[in-house]
Amino acid sequence: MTDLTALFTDLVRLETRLYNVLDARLKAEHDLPLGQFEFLRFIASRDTARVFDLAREVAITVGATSKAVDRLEAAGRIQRIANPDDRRSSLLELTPAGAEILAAATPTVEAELRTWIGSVLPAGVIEHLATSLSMLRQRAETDHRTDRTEPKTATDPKTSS
Amino acid sequence: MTDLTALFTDLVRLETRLYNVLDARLKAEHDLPLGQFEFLRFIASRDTARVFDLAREVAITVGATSKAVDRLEAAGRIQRIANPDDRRSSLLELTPAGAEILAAATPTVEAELRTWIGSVLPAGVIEHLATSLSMLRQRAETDHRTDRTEPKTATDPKTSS
DNA sequence: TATTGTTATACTCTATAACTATA
DNA sequence: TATAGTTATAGAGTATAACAATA
Repeated sequence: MTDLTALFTDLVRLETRLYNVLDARLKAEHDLPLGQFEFLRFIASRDTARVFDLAREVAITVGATSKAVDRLEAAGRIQRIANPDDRRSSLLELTPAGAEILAAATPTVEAELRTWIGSVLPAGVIEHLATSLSMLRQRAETDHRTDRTEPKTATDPKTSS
Repeated sequence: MTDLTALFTDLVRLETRLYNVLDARLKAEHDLPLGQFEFLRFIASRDTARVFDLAREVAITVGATSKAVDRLEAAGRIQRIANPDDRRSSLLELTPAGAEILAAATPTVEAELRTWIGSVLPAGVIEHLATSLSMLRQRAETDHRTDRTEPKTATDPKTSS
């Protein structure tokens, strides 16, 4: 029986350290924090992306996401454009500058990860690892308790005072 | 060739969501934030633990760690005791209350993780996953660029102005 | 009424850096 | 000189909550 707490600790420590090296390198070489890179990548990967979608993706509140989008827009990397289908929201799009910096940063990230992962595990093992992480992520994303898109709902009315 | 950027994204998203559910449950059932749980667990797992050791473990600065230790001490969960071998530092120890809450929280964490991991992947796959994460973590921890224990060092003197 | 987003406010946490004490 | 830790200061980022607009 695997010690899942130890597994979780390894997961957290690894994530922290990978995040730190990638963030430092992206800032140094592209003036792009890793968080912004993730936002750009998500927007580029979809037909349409709203603040709400971004919030759900990274599991932070809509308010926090709105401010992060402000920063990206101020940096000239994305644009809010009118959403013809729903006038409450905007659609987020990369500007040419945003597309350019994403294109430049992408191989940097892949190369850095190759150093940290590709040099430690053989290709087959990496493939299995990717599959496991993907399955676990999917499982975690189907459950509402794991996000922060909405304020914590009150306790179940039936059981609360 | 596995897309390592996608793998990294899955790793980050999974970590965030697992962290959120665990943190919420520990706070609700034991009034113990996950960060504090990790600190207690690290201290309990070692013969001796100093602020410096904790900082290196979680990859934050010594200053930030010192303040986190203040909070744990104020909560009555750990104690700083004199270090006979080096009077610059203290040794960190769990109080009886700290040991008790750690003992109570540990099965909660394991059970919650069982729900999220054990119910998705078969035992053998979990074992492989644990091995891979452990190896990658070890690799990441042997490199200095991944921690934040010290302020960023200046650029290499030979190449800086 | 519910959803989507923005904004003001407050708060938590962290880094940075100056400092003390000891090695 | 280098190491271990503390503390003041400042800043980044987040949640919360009130609000507006639209569905």
